[in-house]
Amino acid sequence: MNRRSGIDSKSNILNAALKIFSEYGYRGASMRMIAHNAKISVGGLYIHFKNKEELCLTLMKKRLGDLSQELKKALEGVKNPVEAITLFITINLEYAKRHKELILTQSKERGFTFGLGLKRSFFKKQRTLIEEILKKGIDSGDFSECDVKETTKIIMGTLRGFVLSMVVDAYNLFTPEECSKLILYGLLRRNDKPANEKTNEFKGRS
Amino acid sequence: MNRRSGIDSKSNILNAALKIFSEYGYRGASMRMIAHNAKISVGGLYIHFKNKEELCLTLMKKRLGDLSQELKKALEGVKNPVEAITLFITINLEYAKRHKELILTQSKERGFTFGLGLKRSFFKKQRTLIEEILKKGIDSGDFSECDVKETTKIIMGTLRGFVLSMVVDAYNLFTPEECSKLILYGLLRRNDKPANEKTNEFKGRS
Amino acid sequence: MNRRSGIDSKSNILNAALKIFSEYGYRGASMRMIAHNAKISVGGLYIHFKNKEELCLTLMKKRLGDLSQELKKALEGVKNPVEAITLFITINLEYAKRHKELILTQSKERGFTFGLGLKRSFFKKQRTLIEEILKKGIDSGDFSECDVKETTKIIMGTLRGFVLSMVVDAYNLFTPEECSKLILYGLLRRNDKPANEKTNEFKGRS
Amino acid sequence: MNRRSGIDSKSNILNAALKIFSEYGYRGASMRMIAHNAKISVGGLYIHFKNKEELCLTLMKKRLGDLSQELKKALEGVKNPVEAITLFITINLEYAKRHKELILTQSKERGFTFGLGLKRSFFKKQRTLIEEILKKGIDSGDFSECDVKETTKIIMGTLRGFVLSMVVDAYNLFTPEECSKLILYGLLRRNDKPANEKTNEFKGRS
DNA sequence: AATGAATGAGATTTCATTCAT
DNA sequence: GATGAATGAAATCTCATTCAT
Repeated sequence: MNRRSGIDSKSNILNAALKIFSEYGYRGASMRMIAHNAKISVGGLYIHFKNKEELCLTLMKKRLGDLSQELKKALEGVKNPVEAITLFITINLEYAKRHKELILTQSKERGFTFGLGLKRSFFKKQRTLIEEILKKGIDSGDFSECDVKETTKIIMGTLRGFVLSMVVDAYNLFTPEECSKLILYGLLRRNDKPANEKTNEFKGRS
Repeated sequence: MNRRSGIDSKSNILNAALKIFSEYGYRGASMRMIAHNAKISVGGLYIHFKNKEELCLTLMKKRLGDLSQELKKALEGVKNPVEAITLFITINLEYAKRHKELILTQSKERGFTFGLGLKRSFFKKQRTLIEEILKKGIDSGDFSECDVKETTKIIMGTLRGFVLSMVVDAYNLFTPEECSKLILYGLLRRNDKPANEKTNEFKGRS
Repeated sequence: MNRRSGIDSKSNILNAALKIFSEYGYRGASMRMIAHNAKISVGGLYIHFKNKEELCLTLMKKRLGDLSQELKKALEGVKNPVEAITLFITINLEYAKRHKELILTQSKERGFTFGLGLKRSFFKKQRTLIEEILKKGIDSGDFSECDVKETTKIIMGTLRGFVLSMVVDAYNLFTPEECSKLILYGLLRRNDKPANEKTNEFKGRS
Repeated sequence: MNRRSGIDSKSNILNAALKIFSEYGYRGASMRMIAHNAKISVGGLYIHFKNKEELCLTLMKKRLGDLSQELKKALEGVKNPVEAITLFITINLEYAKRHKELILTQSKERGFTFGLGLKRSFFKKQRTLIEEILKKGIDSGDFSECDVKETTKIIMGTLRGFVLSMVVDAYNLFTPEECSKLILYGLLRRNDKPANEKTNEFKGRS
């Protein structure tokens, strides 16, 4: 009914699409549902997006970009590597909790997993971020010596695991704090600690 | 075609369904594809299963049952709790790797998440299993004192994370061994260790 | 409603498709129209044909095959090359008049003219047929010496022209006889004729 | 963009429409494509033309008018009827080759064949043109006596055939010269000729 | 006059499910 | 039990046309 500007419409559609894709998954979400949610006609969607795939892709790009941005901003002034890792984990988990969304979308339509490249490049960026934090932490003496690449992989995997677990199983097993502790625990130097103070912080581990 | 017995037909269909659901997801898989793969007619499917949902449900039940069975058998004679946890993790990951499948299926058809109850009860069983191992390990002195419930939750979550990470991202970030080490490391008593032997097993931590 | 055998249905659909495509062209014909005409559901069409394009292609193949068959049969016992050419032309025109149809279909969907190969190979067959008749006619002395290839091209082009003219313009400008005369006239030897008898057969060309 | 005068805009649109209609046919061409090609907005098209049909009709009118004009101009000073017929044919074929276009458009939208009347009247004009040339040629003794109406019909049909053949089949079977020869050959008086000179001009005939 | 977002009707296509054979 | 043609609803997508700006 009321004519919107192109940009308004686009972001309006993206919001609706996010809601619907998140709730029903890529195949479960229909263009009709998205259009309805965006209070637009179905045909209208196709003015702004070539097809369902492109709509979904745009959405993913935007989300991953947003998260990247958020991470970058948050980590900007942080010097302490422990704090940095904690922030990194917390922001990732908070973001996932806030949006519970396109994290899965792994449709095999037409034999090709679209959006894969997008994710890959995003994960690569994240890996680099962690590697840098780790290196600084080792240099500063906050973290013990370790194979940076390998450790990064493990941190990423564990974090990814928590995120997925949260989204797929809809269990709230972990608070970001708990998750941070699990990961940080091993990274922290323990040689000089009285071995009871910090350890006790984290039940279930030693 | 050669006539099969009812039971043969059923398991034949289930095998086909597993293959197709695994590859294309619940919505991406069509009854036609499953029938074709099972070398049976489309109508034939409906003789053995009320509908697509029931077929999928039966499949999930069977899969979870199989895994339960496998776990039970493997853990039967095992006394050492460290070995038990390692086995538990390894079998879970190997199973997931072997089947890369119904792990996701979270379709919201007609507004209701089917299969959820199934999963819940399976996870409960698994939780009980771990709890028992933990208790034994604590009693035997292999594991340090800890909140059993909480620790179980963390182990489950981390494992679940690794499984999902493997299935969704199609990365092979972790070998079952690495995963086991990550989880076990914290569970093992460390008070009496010279701090170099066992610790060094696991790079990137300590 | 009443279940038909697969073969019945297929030819039933092809008949309907012929009618609709002929009348409305490839783009003008809708699957709905074809389904309606075939007294079948729209979805039913897709049991027998992968898509609109394949349906149209099958139809063209069948038509060109039919005409080939008819020509072959008709020319089988014919020795006299004049009669052969006359038959060739007459059958082509009669066929076109009878079916007024897929002769045009030159859709440029997705940037590629489908059915082109089909037509090309059909025209090649026709060319060979004419060339053989011409050769025999020259050998027997019925036709004057001429460049067989070139003459074939001209005959084909003129005939094709008449066919198209008939179909596109919906004028009945020519009877097959008139068309035959136009083409034959030049082919016939005239050196020994009194030059007035046969010539007068064909008004406007004395 | 730079504002055009109304007339400029109109002819600009017509040029774009010609290009698009020619390449994709009436149904295959979309208003969006035409607008894009004309570097104008979709709405802009509707300022100058009531709808798609009218745009197409206008285009056809213009084209047929152009051709009429060209023919008229070319034939103006020509006295020799042989030359006149040759010109007539050549211009027609050249024009068709240059534009490969609306010649087919035979859409039956909403059950009514638009543009038919337009074509009919154009063909009528052309017929008159040929008839006049023929009459002059007979009077001057260049052409043999013949039924003018009938001969005109055959010339028109053959020419039309060549044009269609060229457009539809996208074969370049004929040069305008060959086509002219085919048609002219029969029209020329032959009673006084040595019967070898002119005859030999045209291979495959005589 | 000009724009281009929006509409709404209709096109092609897919698919779980049914049912005559 | 078994088949697979048929259905009908719904999905994705297209497009001539309109209209607020």
